[in-house]
Amino acid sequence: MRILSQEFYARPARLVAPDLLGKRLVRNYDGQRIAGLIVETEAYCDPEEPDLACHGDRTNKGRPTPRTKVMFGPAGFGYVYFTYGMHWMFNVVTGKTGQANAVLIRALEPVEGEWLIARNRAGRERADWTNGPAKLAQALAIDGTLNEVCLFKTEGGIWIEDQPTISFENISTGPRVGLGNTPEPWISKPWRYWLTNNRFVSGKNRG
DNA sequence: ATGTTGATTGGCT
DNA sequence: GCCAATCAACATT
Repeated sequence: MRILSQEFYARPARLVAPDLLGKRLVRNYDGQRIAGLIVETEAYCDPEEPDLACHGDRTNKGRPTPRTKVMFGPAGFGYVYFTYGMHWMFNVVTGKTGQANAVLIRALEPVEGEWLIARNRAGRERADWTNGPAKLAQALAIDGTLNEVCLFKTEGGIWIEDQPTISFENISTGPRVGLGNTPEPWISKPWRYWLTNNRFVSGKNRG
């Protein structure tokens, strides 16, 4: 078992996002492990070109705000934010310090601590436990207390473990989800990555 | 100080 | 397919 290092994260989001597919997101939940294999991600803010869909670019003229400041910090930390009045989103900060680079974790395939996930997602079918960004946050008991958590050590209670690399042939790409008001060209950028035909990818996008 | 929006989900039609 | 839920951050005044 090897925990992904800070160096792994300290690359552009568009490289880290596909590389995270297949990796194991682990949560220490009262001493018990809850874990899932990452099956869907989205990249926000390529350092090579601005990304108007990225929280770091779309507010405050691209300068940090209390919510987004962690995105501008060093790679390998969690960016957790609250939206729609009820949902938490879990991102990993990537890229260079000073750049608002991050990858949204959108879906997991449950592999450890499934009885705990079942409890956190009470009443839902296994297929609906972690097939969406807010769903996996609830499944792993992720909330705002994990904002700015260090992901390359275990002390913060959440980290990502290395797994065999996924061949590019098994990775699909497409536009990101839920961008609403974001202008072109960003709304159409194919910066979402998922494991082709995986049952736990969000929505209907599995092809 | 007030208004708008949102990197979603789940329930209903 | 459509829409309400629910509120913090952000934009505007």
